[in-house]
Amino acid sequence: MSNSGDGLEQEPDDLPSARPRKRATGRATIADVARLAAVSPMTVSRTLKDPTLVTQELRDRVMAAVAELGYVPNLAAQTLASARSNIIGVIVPSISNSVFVETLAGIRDCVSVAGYQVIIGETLYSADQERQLLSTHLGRAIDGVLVTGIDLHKDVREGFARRNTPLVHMMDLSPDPDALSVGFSQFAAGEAVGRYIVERGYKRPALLAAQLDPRTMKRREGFQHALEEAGQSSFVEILTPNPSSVGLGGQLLSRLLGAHPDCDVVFCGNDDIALGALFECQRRGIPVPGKLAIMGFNDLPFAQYAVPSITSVTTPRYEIGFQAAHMLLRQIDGIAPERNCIDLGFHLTCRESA
Amino acid sequence: MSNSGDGLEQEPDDLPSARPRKRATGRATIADVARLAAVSPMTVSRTLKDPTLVTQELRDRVMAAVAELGYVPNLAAQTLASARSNIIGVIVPSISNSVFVETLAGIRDCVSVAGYQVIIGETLYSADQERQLLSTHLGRAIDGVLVTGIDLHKDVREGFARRNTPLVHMMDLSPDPDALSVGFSQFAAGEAVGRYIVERGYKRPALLAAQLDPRTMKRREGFQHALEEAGQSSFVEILTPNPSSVGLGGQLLSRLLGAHPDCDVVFCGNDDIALGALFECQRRGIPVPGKLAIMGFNDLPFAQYAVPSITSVTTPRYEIGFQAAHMLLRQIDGIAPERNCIDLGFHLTCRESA
DNA sequence: CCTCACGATGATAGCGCTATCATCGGTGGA
DNA sequence: TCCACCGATGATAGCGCTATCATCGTGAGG
Repeated sequence: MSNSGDGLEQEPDDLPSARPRKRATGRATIADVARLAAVSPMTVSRTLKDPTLVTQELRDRVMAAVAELGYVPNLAAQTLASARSNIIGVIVPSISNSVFVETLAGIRDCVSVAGYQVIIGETLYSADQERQLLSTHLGRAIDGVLVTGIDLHKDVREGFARRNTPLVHMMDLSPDPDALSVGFSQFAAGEAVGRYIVERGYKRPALLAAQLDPRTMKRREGFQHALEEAGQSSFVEILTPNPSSVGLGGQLLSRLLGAHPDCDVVFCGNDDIALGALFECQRRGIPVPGKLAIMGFNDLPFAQYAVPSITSVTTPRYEIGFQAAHMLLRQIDGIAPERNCIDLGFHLTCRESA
Repeated sequence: MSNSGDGLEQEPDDLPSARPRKRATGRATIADVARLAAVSPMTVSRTLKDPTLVTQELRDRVMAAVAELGYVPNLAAQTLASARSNIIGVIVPSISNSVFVETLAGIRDCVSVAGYQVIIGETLYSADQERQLLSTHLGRAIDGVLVTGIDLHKDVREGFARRNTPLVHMMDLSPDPDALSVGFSQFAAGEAVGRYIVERGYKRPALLAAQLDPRTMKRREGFQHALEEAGQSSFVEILTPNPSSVGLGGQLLSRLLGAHPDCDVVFCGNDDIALGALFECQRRGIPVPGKLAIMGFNDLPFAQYAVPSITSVTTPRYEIGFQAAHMLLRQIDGIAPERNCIDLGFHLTCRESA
């Protein structure tokens, strides 16, 4: 027979004319382990999944064989056979936005102990992109999804529901009682800033915001609402859909000062904008907060170290990621959550800049 | 014939007592599409993979059926059957380090057009973690890996080579002629900073560095080498393995000033440290660069906006990601690269702080 | 002693897809 | 006219794993 040496199998020495094994990857399979340990493949599978199902003796033999062969389970095969991928998808607007970094850390810390892997998808703040990502995720047969924000097209949500793929929203609280969400009220956070500004006696507030995602806009609404409630109905605002950055913060502040040089406080949509605004003030010699107060949002790590330190709204980003992931995993395991909506709150951290 | 109904090959609705179909996911499969389009599953597969293999007529029927059923291919099955996962793994020390954000963007932009997905693994600067991640990746049958840094245990590299899984190193240039790498010389970059300091006539330089990964240490060596070459053999350094951050930059600077208040320039291992150092100087009223000059590394977006703007080494992070991914994809397709090592260089961007 | 429940293990049959080869009408050169 | 040849399509057989059921002692209960 001409087909010798094709399958590189040394042990199985009977049947010299063994079938040619059409396609083999060359890596050790569960069958190889089983053969070496002289047990059935099922016993190997059980040993690896739940050792208590197997007697000590067989377990030891299997583990030895696994070690000897350097066996690594083929996850695609596991997924196909068990209809569980042990992958969860995470949709964030942008990983370059430091805000999500801690959320991702929380997610990772929660799911990694449970043996799950994470696939991150970036929407770059585009709803279309988000749609497409979620569709790809369905192809991967992921076990669940964490989505930033609560503004998901209803049909997409229903698509997941129909397929029984759990989905948890992060960062904001969903008004839909059926939706699972972990976060804090973006509206209330904006409101808190507005109230603070009123309390402190600032008279001519301004709002600078970039990357106008739904959460930013909700904070804006809350901000507006608080001012109106205090009878201070008007405020200046400069908005741009561009992605936020320190540089952009400087530009926005310049535009603001050009149009309204008499502002006495700016609420910046996030800390990057706030830092950029602060730098611009320094460059122009404008005293902060003496002449112009600055407030940020999220309380990124640098906010407390800036000079002056930046007053900002501290958000539980790590905790949101962790709890959302936790809720998702429980949902995957079919455990209903106690509450569908977990509010982790926020608090305004008062520092030197306002 | 007693064996009817074996392959469930009729309309799904007759035979109320159809066999129970042991485990079904409920989602449309390629067989469903084939049935609806009245073609064989293979034709569906071909239509989706390479439409030119199929006549216009069948193609249309298949596409119509796909649309009607909302068919989404099961990637686990594809992976298992074809031994190709269309996933590449990326190993970075930490996604919270903004340095890697742009590299990831470059990678994503390169691979997404080719239909690949990315799985990100974080080593958190631990070699053990890195090892384990790479092993998991093998389990996923990924098609290739991008690894940050060139300091990979030889046996891990060989493991990949044995399995024919391409691997490309990023951010530094490998001395090993067989290894593929895209980046710049970390040593040379450190050297450039050292030379600049000498040229500018600074006399008492210091080095502040955190998170002492191999690349940081190579920059340090280059820095040292440049100073020695200029006969200025000694410099003060404060090193810590802690993860770098703006806050840490301030702390390190405080420690430096406590021990060596007469330093005239600090080279910070990265821009976060530099920014923290700058803030600390502002807090203490130390003129920068008048009394103390500050240099950073990487030229993160904020560096040019700080006041004073921060002199830093600009590194082609996006381009490194893009090119490394490109090289990896070609390698996956079996195309040998022209050069195994691509040096994308760096340049020192001189600003106000030094 | 025999049944029966039960825990440990094995045998069997897919999961949904694609590699591979077989089949089947044309085509064109000998 | 015949046949090697080719392009389009289908049939078959896995990829490596696990769900499910069968089997086989074993010890409790009758």
